[in-house]
Amino acid sequence: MARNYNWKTGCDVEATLSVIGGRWKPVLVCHLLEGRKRFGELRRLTPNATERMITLQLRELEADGVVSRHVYAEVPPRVEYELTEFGRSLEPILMLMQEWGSAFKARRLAEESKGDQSARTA
Amino acid sequence: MARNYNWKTGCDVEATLSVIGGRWKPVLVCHLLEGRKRFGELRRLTPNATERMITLQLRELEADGVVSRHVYAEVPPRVEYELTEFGRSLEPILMLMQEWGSAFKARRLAEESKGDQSARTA
DNA sequence: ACAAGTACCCACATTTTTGTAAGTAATGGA
DNA sequence: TCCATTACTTACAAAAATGTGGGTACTTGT
Repeated sequence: MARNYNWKTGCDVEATLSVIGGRWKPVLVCHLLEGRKRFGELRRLTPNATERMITLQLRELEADGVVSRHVYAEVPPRVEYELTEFGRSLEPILMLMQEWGSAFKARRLAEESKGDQSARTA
Repeated sequence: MARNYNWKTGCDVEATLSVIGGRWKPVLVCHLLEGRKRFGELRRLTPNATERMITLQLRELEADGVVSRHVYAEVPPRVEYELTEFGRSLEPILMLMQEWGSAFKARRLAEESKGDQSARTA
């Protein structure tokens, strides 16, 4: 129930948000598009998120059938996360978000180096 | 600074979220893909959001250059919102989210009518 | 004997987000 | 004269999300 999005009464976009609307969900799913990864890898790939947040978001994604969790009975522990088929159906969206973000970043960085010496760190 | 997403240090997907990561932003942008709309229309189209939320989200979208705001000096007031060119560059993402959400809804509703008579209202 | 390593969990504090209710301005219509 | 209308704003309250710091288990390597 990420932020009480309501897929039933809301529009189609809201339905999508009910699945990937969480703070770090799109980022995690995106990383998992490259393949099964263990927890520590996801941590390294998502440095702006705390360990706790990653755990929580993965739990919700699991509950929604987007990722599956594979636990190995080893010490030290090893847990791997993988997109389900359902999760993989999100791939086109994430790919577009990645592309758009890449272009956005480039644009912003260009703007920054151009007109603006002062601190517009936002 | 919606939810302190950091487009600089984060991955490309996070950069995108820094623009449309807000609670109602994707929904609003999606509605605006159909064309310029006044505030009241957006309200009707987004019944799960409060008036206040719509205002706040629109303000952030405006600050990020995604929408433009047109105020008419009339009484009662009339204000229209419209995607900027930059905002329109988000169209492919929103369209995919809409499609995916539509399929998701259909799937969920089907599951519901099938196996499950009891109240799984989630 | 002891530290390192992994993937967590827990309690608690703080921050952020969201909702609620009320108020505003100026005009046209009853 | 008074009300309805529209797109807000503001203050306050409640709820949700997020961060912090600590702890755990069990084995391997030193």
